[in-house]
Amino acid sequence: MERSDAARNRERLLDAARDLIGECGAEALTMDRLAEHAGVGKGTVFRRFGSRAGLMLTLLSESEAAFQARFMFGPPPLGPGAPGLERLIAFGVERIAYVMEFGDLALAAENSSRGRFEVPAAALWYRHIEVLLREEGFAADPWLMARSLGATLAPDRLLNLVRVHGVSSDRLNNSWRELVTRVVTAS
Amino acid sequence: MERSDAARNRERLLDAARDLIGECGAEALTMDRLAEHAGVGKGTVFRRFGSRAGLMLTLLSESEAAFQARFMFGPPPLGPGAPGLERLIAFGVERIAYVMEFGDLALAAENSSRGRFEVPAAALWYRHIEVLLREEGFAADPWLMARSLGATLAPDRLLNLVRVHGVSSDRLNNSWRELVTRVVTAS
DNA sequence: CATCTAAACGGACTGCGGTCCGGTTCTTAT
DNA sequence: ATAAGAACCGGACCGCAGTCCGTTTAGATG
Repeated sequence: MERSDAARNRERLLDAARDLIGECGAEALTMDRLAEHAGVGKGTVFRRFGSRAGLMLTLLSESEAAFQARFMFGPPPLGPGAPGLERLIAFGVERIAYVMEFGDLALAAENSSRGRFEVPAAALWYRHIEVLLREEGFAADPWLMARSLGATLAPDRLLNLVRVHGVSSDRLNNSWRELVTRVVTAS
Repeated sequence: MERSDAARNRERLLDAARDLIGECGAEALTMDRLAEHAGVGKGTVFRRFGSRAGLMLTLLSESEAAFQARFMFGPPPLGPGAPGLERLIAFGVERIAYVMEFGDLALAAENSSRGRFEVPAAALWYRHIEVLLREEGFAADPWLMARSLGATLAPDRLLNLVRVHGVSSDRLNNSWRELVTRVVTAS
């Protein structure tokens, strides 16, 4: 059982984090400032969330869960019921939109000490893409191909394209559709 | 004209950096230790190379230049003379081999403060892929598609696959060939 | 209510990348 | 040779993420 003061402090920290991020953006959030703003010690922050990335992951978890639910159980074409290719296209489009909205947070969450490919949610996307590839009869190492396609949707890459090169979401969507269509279509 | 003491210190620093990396690996190299080992002040290190990433980039530059020369002016199928698709395949294969050899260095060089998509060499690969795509008649936003394909060859991704998931170079090569073949082949 | 213990707490501390500035040294012009 | 000044040097300093450990407190037990 979790001690009540621990629970109270976790809520305080999450509230304070949302506050600070709302004011100055995710990347300006430092653990010292967070601790001070929440009125707790720095050690407490790290015991609760392990690292800065862990905190970001926690903040992201609700929207991540919602996104996952949509492509796993939601209505077609994103959810089950549509052909694999259409779901693949819809997945990319939704993911791009998702990154446009929560990109900074996702970016901050990726700098985990080990990896940034081990983010729990990522495993699910890869698996999802892999399943859809198989459904479309893609037989040449779908596991690895899923990860290659997934790399295309990485937040840092997408944000760089949009913010530095002025690429529009539409253009990203079109390119994604082109990519997966060609990969899935048998030669 | 560069002052002679500055040149001397730069050589000292590069030598010391190669020493330390040879002993403990690239990611164990800290700027403090480097300065101490080279017998110069810390400020000197940063004036010379700007940042840790800049130093790594400098160390990488010879092998990068050699790699670039090979795919731009070297013999086919990597260099000019072969069909676009074959050059594309060869490019990926060579790049994968390159990352296997210099991956740690490339990884350390990517953490530039701004981007990691602005690494000067990267612009060249993207452009190269783009040109080859065009050569094969790929008309749907080759600029963006080149970057998507390039993302597949990012050092951090490749190293993660190999070191964490035990994927072999052959498997990476095959998947790359499959990917670019399908992208280039008209539907 | 008194006691006891595991858990939570906080902030000093470390190591890192990176900046700054007063002092030093090389170069050039006279 | 010498004076001027630009370029360079060193290391103290900053802010950051993350660790450590002595201290406090929740909450269960008698």
